Amino acid sequence: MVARAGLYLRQLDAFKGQGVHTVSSRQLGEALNLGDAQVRKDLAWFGQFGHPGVGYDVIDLAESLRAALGLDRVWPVALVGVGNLGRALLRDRGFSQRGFQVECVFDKDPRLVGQRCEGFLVEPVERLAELLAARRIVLVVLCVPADQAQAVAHRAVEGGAKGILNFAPVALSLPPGVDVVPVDLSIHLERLAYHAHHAGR
Amino acid sequence: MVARAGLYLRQLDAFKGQGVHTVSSRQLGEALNLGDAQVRKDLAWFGQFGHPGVGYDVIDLAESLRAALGLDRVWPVALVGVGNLGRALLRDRGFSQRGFQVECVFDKDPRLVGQRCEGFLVEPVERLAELLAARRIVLVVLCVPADQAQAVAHRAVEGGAKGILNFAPVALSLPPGVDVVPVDLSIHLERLAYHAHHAGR
DNA sequence: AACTGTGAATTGTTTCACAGCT
DNA sequence: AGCTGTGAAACAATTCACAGTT
Repeated sequence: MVARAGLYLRQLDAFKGQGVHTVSSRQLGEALNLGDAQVRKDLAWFGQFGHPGVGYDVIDLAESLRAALGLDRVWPVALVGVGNLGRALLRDRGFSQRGFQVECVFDKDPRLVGQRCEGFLVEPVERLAELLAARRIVLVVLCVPADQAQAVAHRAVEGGAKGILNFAPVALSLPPGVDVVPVDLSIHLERLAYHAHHAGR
Repeated sequence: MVARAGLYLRQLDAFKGQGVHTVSSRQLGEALNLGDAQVRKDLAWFGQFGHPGVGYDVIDLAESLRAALGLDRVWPVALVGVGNLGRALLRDRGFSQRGFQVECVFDKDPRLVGQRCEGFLVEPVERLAELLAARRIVLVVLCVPADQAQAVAHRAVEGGAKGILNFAPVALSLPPGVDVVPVDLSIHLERLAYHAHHAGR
């Protein structure tokens, strides 16, 4: 449900860009394929932002949501694993646009360590815990192979990581208090294949 | 719940690789951080595969799941948008390892169309519907910018697409029967930031 | 003794529907 | 009239707990 808050925020930014000043829960819902009641419930979770008979003030609501989500500041992020996916994410502007700034980059491969990659100096993964702690980085993007993910995640937690975006196709076991979002592309495709498979026959 | 079936399958393959012949719901659950009851409920959904007092036969169960999920064959996939992310996915072995084979690649940019990209001939996005239909491709990976995603998805559906893996940060509105999995990396990071934000203080 | 399959109980989420505000 | 905020109802997912099987 916090996940949807991010969607609202982005849609509000879009409305703002179009010069819209006020939106109703119905409009917001239509743009995101959600019911109006759902939108209201979700937003009410963070506080009372709406004006009966009018709707929500786009700018106000966006600001309030941003504050509630902790997005009214830039979050430093570490990225581990400079393979295909890691490099693509470094090149991508998507993260920085939404207030996430890659601060350090790590890899295991000694041929990459010490090199610059997409403008970032690649650090040895051995220094992961040390540098996370020193720079107070709590968010980690994990793009390492499956067989290394658990070990690297453990190092990250030692360095104080609180949230891990895990692209490796394995389930991570980590202490409570550490949040893991698995991003498992094959699993998603398998879901789609399942539905396609059971659709036509 | 179908999503978890893919996880079971992968874990079973891992067990098979380790030479394990039989697993209990508890073991399977431990490997994936799930309760044993959940594992049993999920598996029971596909049929009765277990042997009371013994557990599940790793090879049998994997095969049954694969068949139930429609993964006992290779699925052709189209990829649209050869930007950073698209190229990274083309280079990645992850999809093909799990039985998904990229069959055509599309882009809008005339400078890319006609070129080879990671070994794939880039087709113009105008031919998307035509080629999907001709090659009976129903799964589409969408890596185009947000402002083009809806239009491209529409073309894909015209060509017969049944499942879309959408990396663009917008909600797609598509006819019922078409399945969309949004993969929204910033939203995930925002969720992590929220938890980190509300953890320590 | 070990383990499955599954009803029943619990917990969580979404939808409904309406009182109350502007 | 139009819209919010929210209890109550419906629905879905998870967990419990145990009868039944090997």
